[in-house]
Amino acid sequence: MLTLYQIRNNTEEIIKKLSVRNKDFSEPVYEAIKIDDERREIKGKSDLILAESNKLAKSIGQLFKEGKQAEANQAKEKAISLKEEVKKLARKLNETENKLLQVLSEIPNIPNELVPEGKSDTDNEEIRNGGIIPKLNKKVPHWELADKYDLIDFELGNKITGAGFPVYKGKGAKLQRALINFFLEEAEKAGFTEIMPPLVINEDSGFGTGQLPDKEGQMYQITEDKLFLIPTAEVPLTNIYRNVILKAEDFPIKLTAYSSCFRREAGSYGKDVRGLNRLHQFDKVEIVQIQHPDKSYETLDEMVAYVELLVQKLELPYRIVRLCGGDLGFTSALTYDFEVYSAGQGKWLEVSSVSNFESFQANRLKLRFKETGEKQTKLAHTLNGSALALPRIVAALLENNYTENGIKIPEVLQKFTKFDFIN
RNA sequence: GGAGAGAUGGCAGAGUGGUCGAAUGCGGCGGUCUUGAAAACCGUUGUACCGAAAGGUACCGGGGGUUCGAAUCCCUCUCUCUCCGCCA
Repeated sequence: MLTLYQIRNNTEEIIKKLSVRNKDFSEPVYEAIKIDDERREIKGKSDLILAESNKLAKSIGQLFKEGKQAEANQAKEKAISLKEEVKKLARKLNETENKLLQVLSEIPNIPNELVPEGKSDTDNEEIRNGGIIPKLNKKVPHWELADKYDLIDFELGNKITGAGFPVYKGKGAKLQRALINFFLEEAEKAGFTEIMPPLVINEDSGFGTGQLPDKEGQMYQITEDKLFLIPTAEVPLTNIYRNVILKAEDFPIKLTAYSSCFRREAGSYGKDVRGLNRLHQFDKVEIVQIQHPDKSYETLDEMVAYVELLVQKLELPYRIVRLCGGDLGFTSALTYDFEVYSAGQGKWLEVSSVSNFESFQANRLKLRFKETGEKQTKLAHTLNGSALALPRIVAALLENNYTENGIKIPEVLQKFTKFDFIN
């Protein structure tokens, strides 16, 4: 959520910058300012009456003590009429505030200057690539390899739960565990503190990171307890700092967590859902940083470099793209996506998304900090990235490393898998 | 799941209807003293909103109610503790 301060002080500039998202946001922006004007006026009036009513209440106490019953009763009547007015205003204030919140939550984050114009993912800007696309004798998609070597049983998942809940078996399961351990160990080496968060979150947390109120259809819900299965560890991780006031010297805060992620993926049926390409439950190691506003873009670059190192270590051909305005997520100011080439399918698969949210999430989270020696609080910047999501990495590893003799495990993983070949 | 107790500022802890945004202690910050430090002493120390400012308003776990007036009374939810039951 943008702050009213941002919107009121840079109105024209914000509208211009938002237009990079391929949509005109001048209407909600002006609407927000209009509603805020109303809100201020009502608040002013209401405070004035409350002040009078408070004064009156105190005087009534005094009058009773002095035994001036008649005067006290007169004052009481006046107080009652004031109270009615306040009640009306309070209701109006509440309505106005809700309306404001609604309009504000329709306005996405302001794209950074680096965000290229564009409508869809085809307009994303490739900034770097690396690795070598393997020349395979035979292109085999991972779902066939998974079946051939009995690594993943999709049918069994259907039986136990439903589509999109695969069952990993034998070396397939071990490969999962190896990747998780590899990613966590790398994150630890890079200075991230490992967290093991709850996989279930409440409404406040969902609101804090922006899943609620509008994206609730993407989460699995436990309606009886008003809880949700996490779509990513970003949610519990970032919400650790909900309603927290940090000191400037606390920065940067670097957290990592492995978690299962649960996504309903409503509305994405039939598109790229084969095998591991799109699942309802998958595993991911997430990295989160909370940083001083002056340093968040430095940190974003650092996180991109970190994820790049991971895919390099896994010897996967990759490219990094800067998302264009049309493809940029609602809450993000700048996002880099990582894609790896999965040679069996002949496709680029998105395996990581690294974003700077600036103060957009922090505003909702009420995640603030104080500059040393200053009393005033400011919003912190939050960033996160996948480092990495497992299924598509597994898909690419299986497909790219497939030879007639079996599937070769990258060297960095062998320490964790305790085997170097799947055959 | 059942019975009971509780939730107050960074922490500890007082306050059971009127000048309480809240005593006191500890901690933090500033100062005096000191070559420096400690001790002692003095001062200061929550968040948000409205306002150009003066100042005002709201907040004592969340939400609602009673009252002229609520940290204090009532309802409800959440959480914590003790006991019982169940249990990895």
